[in-house]
Amino acid sequence: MSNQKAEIVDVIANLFRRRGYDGVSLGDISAATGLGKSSLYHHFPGGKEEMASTVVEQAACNMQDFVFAPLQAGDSLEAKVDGMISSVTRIYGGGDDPCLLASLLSSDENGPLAEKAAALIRLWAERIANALRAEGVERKEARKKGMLAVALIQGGLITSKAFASGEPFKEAMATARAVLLAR
Amino acid sequence: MSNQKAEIVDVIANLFRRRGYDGVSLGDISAATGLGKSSLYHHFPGGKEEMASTVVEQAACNMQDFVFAPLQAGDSLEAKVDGMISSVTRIYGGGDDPCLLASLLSSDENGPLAEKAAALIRLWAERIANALRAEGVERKEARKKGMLAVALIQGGLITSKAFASGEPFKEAMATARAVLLAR
DNA sequence: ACTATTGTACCGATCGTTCGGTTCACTATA
DNA sequence: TATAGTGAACCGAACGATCGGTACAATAGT
Repeated sequence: MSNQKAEIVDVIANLFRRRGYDGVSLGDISAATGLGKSSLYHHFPGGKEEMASTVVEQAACNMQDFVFAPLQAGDSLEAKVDGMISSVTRIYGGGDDPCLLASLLSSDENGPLAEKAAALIRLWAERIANALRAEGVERKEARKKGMLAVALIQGGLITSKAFASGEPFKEAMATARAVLLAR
Repeated sequence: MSNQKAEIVDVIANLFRRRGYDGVSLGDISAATGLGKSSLYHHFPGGKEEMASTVVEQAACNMQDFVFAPLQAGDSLEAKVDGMISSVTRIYGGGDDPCLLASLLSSDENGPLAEKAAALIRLWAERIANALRAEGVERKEARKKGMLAVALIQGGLITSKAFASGEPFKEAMATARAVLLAR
């Protein structure tokens, strides 16, 4: 994907994650990107749905580079967990920015977009579980903790939005850290 | 509110919490309730927005009756927490049903609906914190734990949707219980 | 000259909303 | 008791606006 197109996709991603799939119109996307409708259809022949699925694919790449990678690269479990939490905190603006995956997961209900987002969330939990298992955590417990950490991240984002403050998210991150590092 | 109208509101609530505000059309509401569009405007002169805000008001009443009440009624802190978790688990179908407040919170972005939903979520965390304080938990810690419990509930719902399984939600509830009851 | 990219104008469908009008139970008056 | 009137509840049809999407000529870059 070219840099220029990646920028366009990024702009569209910011729309979707703030307002959900149904809350964003082609007019919105046209205005935000500065491209006319026909230009958008040149880049995304599949229309709005292709725009959204491309956005999810880019999100998958970003997740791999900034969230999953630290989980494998750190020296200790503590370093891995802190690396992920640090990246996650940056990605979500300290709790101020909503999660694209969560937005699309609830917007599209049972469409293919929701399934793509769901798969990425499941992968996230699995990657965390793998990092724990690599440090000797038992299989089932690692799986549970992986799901729990993702739940704390997502729930932290929701409560932070409700409180219009990054505090709940930071608390949730601290708890996630404690859960993942507990022996 | 009459029983008949309460039933209508309940049907509309189930639409909104599954598909969000923008994902539900008046045609959907008309079909689901069996009322013509114009009849809907007889009951809700303010249109779609009044329908949604009425739905939130009903949700507030349900929260009071089924979630906040157990937090004040139980004999011990354990009984209070278990009472809330039991109600919450029932309300959300063991993790299968999405949360209306979370749906409207992300759908409407900065509209009045989102603020109503946000206020209710904040109230939820506050009610939990109050129950903890009544049992001697220090003020700031009670506040943190209240936010944390709500985050675990909301995050558990999201992960359960992603996994298409009630397991993550149940794990999140167990963790919330442990957090709230920890000395 | 050729291809990639864009703006303009437009399409049918659907959006939330409103209009005109019907039904029917209830009430006041003769 | 008979009748005229009232208002709540409901409906189908249609409104203007906007939706996602398309056709096509013009432009830009090579």
